[in-house]
Amino acid sequence: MYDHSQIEKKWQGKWRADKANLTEENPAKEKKYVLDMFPYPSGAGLHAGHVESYTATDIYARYLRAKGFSVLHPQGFDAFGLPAENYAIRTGIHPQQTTAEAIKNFIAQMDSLGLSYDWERSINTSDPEYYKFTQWIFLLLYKNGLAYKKEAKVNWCRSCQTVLANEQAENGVCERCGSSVIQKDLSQWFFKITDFVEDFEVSGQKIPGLLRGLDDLDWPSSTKAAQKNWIGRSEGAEIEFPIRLAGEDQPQKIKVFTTRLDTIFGCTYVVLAPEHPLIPEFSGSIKNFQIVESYLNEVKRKTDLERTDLNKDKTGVPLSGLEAINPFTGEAVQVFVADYVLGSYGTGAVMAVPAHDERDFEFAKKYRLSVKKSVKPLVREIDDSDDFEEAEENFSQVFTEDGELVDSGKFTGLQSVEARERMANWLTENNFGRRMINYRLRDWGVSRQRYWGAPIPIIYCDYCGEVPVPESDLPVVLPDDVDFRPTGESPLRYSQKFNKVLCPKCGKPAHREHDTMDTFVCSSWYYLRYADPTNKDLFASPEKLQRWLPVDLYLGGAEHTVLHLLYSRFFTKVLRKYGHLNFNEPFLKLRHQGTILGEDGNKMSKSKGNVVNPDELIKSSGADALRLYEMFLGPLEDMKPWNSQGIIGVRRFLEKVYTLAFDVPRQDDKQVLSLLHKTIRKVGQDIEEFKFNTAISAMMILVNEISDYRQKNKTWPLSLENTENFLKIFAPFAPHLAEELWEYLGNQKSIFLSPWPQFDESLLISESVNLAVQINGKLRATINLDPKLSEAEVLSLIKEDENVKKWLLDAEIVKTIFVPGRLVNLVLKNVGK
RNA sequence: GCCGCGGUGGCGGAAUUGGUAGACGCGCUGGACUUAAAAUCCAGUUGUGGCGACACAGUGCGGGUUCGAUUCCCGCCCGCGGCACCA
Repeated sequence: MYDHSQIEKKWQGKWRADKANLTEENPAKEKKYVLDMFPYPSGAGLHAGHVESYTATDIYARYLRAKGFSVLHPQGFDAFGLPAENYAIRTGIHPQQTTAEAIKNFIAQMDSLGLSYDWERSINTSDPEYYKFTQWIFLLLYKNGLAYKKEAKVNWCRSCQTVLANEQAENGVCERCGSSVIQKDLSQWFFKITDFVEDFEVSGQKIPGLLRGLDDLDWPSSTKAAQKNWIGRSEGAEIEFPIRLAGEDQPQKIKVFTTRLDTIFGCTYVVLAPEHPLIPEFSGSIKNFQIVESYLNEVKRKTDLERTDLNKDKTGVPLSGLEAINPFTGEAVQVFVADYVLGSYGTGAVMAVPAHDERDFEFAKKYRLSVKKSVKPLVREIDDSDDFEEAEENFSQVFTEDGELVDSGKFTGLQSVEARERMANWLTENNFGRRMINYRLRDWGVSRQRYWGAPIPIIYCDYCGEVPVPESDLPVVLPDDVDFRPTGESPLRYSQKFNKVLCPKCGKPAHREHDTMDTFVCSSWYYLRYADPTNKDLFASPEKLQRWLPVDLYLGGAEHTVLHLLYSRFFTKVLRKYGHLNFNEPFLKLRHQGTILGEDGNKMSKSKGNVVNPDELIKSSGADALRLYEMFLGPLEDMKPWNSQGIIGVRRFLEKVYTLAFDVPRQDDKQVLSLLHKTIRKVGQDIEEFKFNTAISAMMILVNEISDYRQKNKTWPLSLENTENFLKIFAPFAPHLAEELWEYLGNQKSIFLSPWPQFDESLLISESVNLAVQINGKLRATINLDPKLSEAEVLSLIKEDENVKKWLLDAEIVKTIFVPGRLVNLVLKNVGK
């Protein structure tokens, strides 16, 4: 009987006692760093998705160790964050305590899955020994002008009483609680991530920035695309429109950004965002300022969700008396304020070209503003009249594509691409603007008005102002005398202990920054710490970093596609720039595990009652069965539904393996041996490509073959050595059972200390193959023959076949295609009369 | 709207990258064992027709290239994910 719990407990205990999973420090071996995205230690414990990705990296890590690499395969905990604090607010239990309990539970669960993590290297971001270096990195950024404080409109969640990053307030809705987000002015810390979008230089060497660096990475194309999208680089020009107010020229100018400089002769008005600083500046002289002001107030009351609703009508009001002069035409056009223009992008102002921009057209239509065409569609070389008519028709509406310039002064007749070039030159030469690149990416706001995070290491002194905490005073430790009830300010503000501090510069009483850092800051560098997790002086020593970094394989959920991965890359580049690292990208190869859906095809959720509990399955079917099942479910990266019946299949497979290996006598059978070697090759290839489902399938085929053989011949068709070879390829998938059978076969040392088996090329060649015989491309027969036969020999054999013969009657063979060992295709004329 | 990914039996999914479509597993049908059931084992399982050997159709839809297309090309439809008034 295959008693999984007995076997699994036995080996988990033994591995722990033997410290079997410690990282091997052998400089003679090549290193591999296999990393999981570390979990947030929630009270709910592991879910099916954790099991999927951790099993995948475990198989990969075990495989690499067997292939002779020194493998770093650690696991840790992203322990700061809102849920623990919210729980504390509800229950009064300190986050430290709930987090510690959750971590203990997580480790026990991971051990019960047989995951080969080196726990001696584990980290916890809420540990002062860890966040000391999170603070150190903050200071590094600060000292280099990359961390700065500014009064900024931030996304504020009334319900969570905190500031949210843009990314956490998608569509104006709080990521955590779902309530709508409002804008609030607060003094906030920002990291200058925008400084690292483009390439930069380190001692004369050009280092790829966040954008170009993507090209060198083995990442999913969707993830690269999402990052590119998020950075949102657009090339264009900044144009300065001189201003006239009530007929009089003003010293100020309106700067606009455009990617379509070629359409400027069609500009019929200019629009300012409601946040634009020129509006208050001209408040006294704009005739209808009362109306303008009430419009601005109206906009302020809108949530982000309302303001960005694409379906609503565009609104705006003219700034009466204010005119902007188009530098190309000298023409004065009206200026509007409208909230379809964003204050946060470009210059906060646009030139409106209703003939060639959908949004401007919509606005112009509503307010009956003039529409002036300045680009016409190109007549195609091969004149497709339908297309042409369509293009003409479009032209009467909005034509947003590139084309040929019309009514554009000396630029008339040029094509858009060339026109943009020449017009940009003209702008520069005449001092009306310049070429300009704009990004969608904003600097990263990292302040949080929360307790359960890493304190920002800054002190405010009445005499010296903003003073960084000296490195020797790190860490700035979170106090425990706090009240968690949300007040809209960080609970740290009211801690006596925390705030009693002297200015490091002048020694007079001062107070601390009481905001904490976004948890994404803590998780942006943790992969570096695993290289040297107990170092007291440095985040990691240069030697250890040299040894282990960068990460060779990083596996985790696609939900971190943009934020975590971009921030981590940013930190790596900052540390690279200031000499703390010598590589450019942290994660060379990235894969995402696909979401495992509930049995009903919906996302697993408590409310739907379709959540799978790994603990129960480990108990009922075993850790090996659960591991195997999740890997067999389908390709790692696909989204796939759970099927509670499915685990039966892999459980049967494990039972078959368990009973089979006890059979004697053992002797190699030629056919089975050949299949074993094919399987060794297939499993190795599949692991390297993360195709675990087909690797398992290949092992099932082998075991079925052995099982059939044994039933017929009452002997075991593999020698002891080859039986062991099978166990070696089986071991990464089902480590407990493999170790048990390995021991049964008489081995003293763990199977995980033995090398991956080699396959023998000569054994891969079969003695006979099923050759497909096609007639006019259709399969008509299959013939079993020696793959080494020549074309002529094969053809004469085929012509003897009854099924083939009847098709050859009254027909002439026009052509023969011969693919050795695969197929023959006869092309016939006059088939069947 | 833009970017990325996908569409194959009742279900999860295979297919050496242009060469026997449906491997492997679940489920289902029939049989063996059993007083019976479970478990296990054996056989079958894309659809239609035929007792059968076989034949025809078939990888979202419509075309194309090719001796041969799930795979390549053109045009659509549908689904999923990301971004979205970014000028």
